[in-house]
Order: sequence, then structure tokens, then C-alpha cells
Amino acid sequence: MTGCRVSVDTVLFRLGLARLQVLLLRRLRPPFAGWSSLPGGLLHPREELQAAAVRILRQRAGLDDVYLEQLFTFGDPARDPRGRVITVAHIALVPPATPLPAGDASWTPLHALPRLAFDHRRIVDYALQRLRGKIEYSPVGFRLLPEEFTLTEVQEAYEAVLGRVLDKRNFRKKLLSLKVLRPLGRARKVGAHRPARLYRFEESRWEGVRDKGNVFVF
Amino acid sequence: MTGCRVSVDTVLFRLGLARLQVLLLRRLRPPFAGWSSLPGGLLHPREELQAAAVRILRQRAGLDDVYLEQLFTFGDPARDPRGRVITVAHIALVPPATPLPAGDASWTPLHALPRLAFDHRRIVDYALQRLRGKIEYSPVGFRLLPEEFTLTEVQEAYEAVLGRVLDKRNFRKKLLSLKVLRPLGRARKVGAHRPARLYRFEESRWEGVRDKGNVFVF
DNA sequence: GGAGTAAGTGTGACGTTGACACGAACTCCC
DNA sequence: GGGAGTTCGTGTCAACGTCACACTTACTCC
Repeated sequence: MTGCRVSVDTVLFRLGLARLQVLLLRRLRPPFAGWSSLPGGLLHPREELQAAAVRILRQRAGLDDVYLEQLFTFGDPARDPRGRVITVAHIALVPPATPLPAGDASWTPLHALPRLAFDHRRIVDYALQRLRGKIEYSPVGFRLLPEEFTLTEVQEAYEAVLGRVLDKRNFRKKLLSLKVLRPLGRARKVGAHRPARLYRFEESRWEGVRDKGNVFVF
Repeated sequence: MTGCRVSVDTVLFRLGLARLQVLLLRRLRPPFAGWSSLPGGLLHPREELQAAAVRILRQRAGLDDVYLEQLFTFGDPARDPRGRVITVAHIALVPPATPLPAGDASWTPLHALPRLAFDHRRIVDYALQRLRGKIEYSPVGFRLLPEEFTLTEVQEAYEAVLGRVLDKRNFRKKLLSLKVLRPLGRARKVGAHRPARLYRFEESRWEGVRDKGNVFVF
């Protein structure tokens, strides 16, 4: 068969300690043995691209049910020293408490990335850029949160992604005005201070928001 | 070599008669003989993705020096009846006067597309959606215009892409306030009416605009 | 009951958006 | 040479969104 190999790599983000983290694997074999890399693998012959990303995340990180979207296809003929492999990169988002199986996978803060194998650094950089753009006009940010969350948690998520601090009152005012959160009437008791009210994101209320040109720009 | 074939397809837009048009080729051979399709072809073994798109546009449409960006990679295992081919779709923009070589290529208005081969209709739809989004926060719109243009031409370009009419005074006020156009001090004399002043887009003035959060939303 | 901590809340200044109508400049024709 | 026809080019005002900014509330722990 003529053609070249096609792989799928995923930049998997989560929030940890109010910082954005990505999942990295430690490579055991050459090339780049001992380096860190994104979870990825070759596309199977009759497999959808996104299905491949899902399969690989399950195999390599024991994860199920993650939010996934295609990012970009990297095709530099020299990106893999073993021969040509083009890779379809994806972005994935998971909530903070996502467990990891033991093994060679670890969450790494984005501001302290080690050297990455192949062109994976470029892929991560591009993924962050895209995530920053997208979080402002789409509700993907909630994929980084648990189902029930406080407003402070939402703000921390936005701050972690955007890399800047936001004004508390303005953030809450804007977010609530979009009418996409449903207050649960309950509160989370945590520590020695006033409990925070819990909310849930209502996917179904999103459509009208986008149609009106409203958006998560804070 | 294990792997599947990889092709590159391009949705090439231009403006014609104040409408958005795409370049279509007529297929001569099966599958889909007689149908229209996007210009595309197989990736060469040591070729960059974007270089392949450039080569194909040159070969199939005689075009050089077009604006190109990657759109999305379509990987449905059944998208080509001959066997698996994943395709890296691109968007290209050219100014209105772009000549076409004779042959099987033709400009087709977007609102009157014929049936397209493979999944090319889906690709065109997605390309339009992306172009509409992108024109509002990046100056790609100017790639659809000649180097020197009038404000009315810019407005027509935005109206054609966005598919809605815009207010003339508000459009001009906003566009000029971004300070990315350089007035040429000359005018284009055309027909029996007041001549229109000519402008040029200044790439170098764009950075500051984006940094300030300004944008081409009209 | 006092200290400590995060949650929750409103106002006013400023800038942006959006609706809206008419004179200016040119050509062509008579 | 003047009138008809056509597109170019321009300003104001009201409504709305954004941004800066500080204190009280609710709870726990000692």
C-alpha cells in the first residue's frame, strides 16, 4: 500500500492546584528513550481518527469518557526519525479528580514542561493557544470542572487557562448573566469559612447564548 | 509500509459578483466520474502538508501565491470507496481577479453547489463555517481583495462571507478605527458617480489591534 | 466570642454598538 | 451647460457592555 503512517496524539489537560496540567508519558524505548511525550499511537486501518484518540487514552492512561476535539495535523516529513509519520493532534479535557492508573503517566504543570519527544512541545504550545481562544467563545471550560462546582472554581479554571487574574465581581456578573448555570440550592462546606453555592452547567441553555453573540470574554 | 494513504484537499474561495465562490473540478474518472470535486491529490512521500496543497493548486488550477491554512483532517474509513484515504483539508483565499487556466476548473457560487464527490460537501460546509468565524477576529478577509481596494469592496467581502448586510456608516467607522488601512490618496474612477478612495491593508499594524482585543465584528 | 478565611454583592465612569438620512462628486445625455 | 442618475462619504444619540473598585456575610477554630 502506498502511503505513510498516521498517528494520533492527544494533549490532555486538567486543572490541578489552580494550574493547568497536561498528561505526559515517559518513553521507554528509542527514539527519545527516557524523554516525556504525549499519549499517542498509530491509527488502525479501519478506525476513525477520534476513535483512535479514545482508544489510545483508554490504553495508555486508563481514561474513559473524556471531551475530545481535533486540533491540527502535523506533517513535517522529519518529525519522526524512524520515518515519515503524520500525526493528527487532539485536545482532551478532563475534570480535576480524574484518577490515573499507576504506570508511566503523570500530570505535569504546563509552566514546567520537561523536554518533549518529537515535535510534541510545538503541539502542546499550539493546543494551549487554541484552548485559550476557544474558552472565550465556547463553554469548553466546564469540561475542566466536576459536574457540580462553585463560581470560584469556574473563575480559577478561566484564570488557569487564560493565564491572568480576573475580577471576581465582574466575572460572576457576566457568567450569571449568560444564564447557563443552574444553581443547585446546596452549598459545599469546605474549611473554616462561608460555604460556597454549587452550580451545574446546563448544556441546553447554551445555544441561545451563542446566537445572541454572547460569549465568555472576561 | 504500514499505513494508509493521505491526501490534501483545498477549498479555494474567491469573491465574484459580490458572492462567495469556490473552485470545483470536474472528475473525469471513477469513482464519481462526472461529479464535481475539490482540487486535491495524494501527499508525496517527503512533502509537507501545506506544500502539497500548494503543488496541487498549481498543477490543477494554475494558481500561485495563494493564502493557505489548514482546516481539518477528515478520516472516515469509508470516505473513499477505493480504500482508506484520510484527507487533510485546507482553506485557500484568492483575490477576485485571479485568472483560471482553461480546463475542467470552474468557479461556483457557494449557494448553488452541485453534488460533490466523496465527503467534499461536508468539507465545504465546514470551511465556510470556519471562514465566517475567522474573518471576525483576524484580517483574512483582505486575502479576498486586491491589494488596493475601496471601503465598499471590503464591506461587500464581509457581507458575502457573513451572509448578511451590514450598515455602511457603522462598518466604515469601525474598520477605520482599527487603523489597519492606509489611505492611498488616490481614487478609483469607475462609472458615472463619485470616485471611491483607495486603501491598502497594512499587515504591520495588525498586531497592536489584536493585542487590544479589537476585532472585525460588525 | 474573637480571629481568620473565603463567599457574596452594587455603583458609577467609560467606551462600544447600532439605528438612522442626506449632501458630495462624478458621468452621461439632452 | 444643466438635470438625472448613481455611488461615495459622513455624525449623532440612545442603549448596552465593560471595567475598576471595597465591604459585609457565613462559617470554623481556638
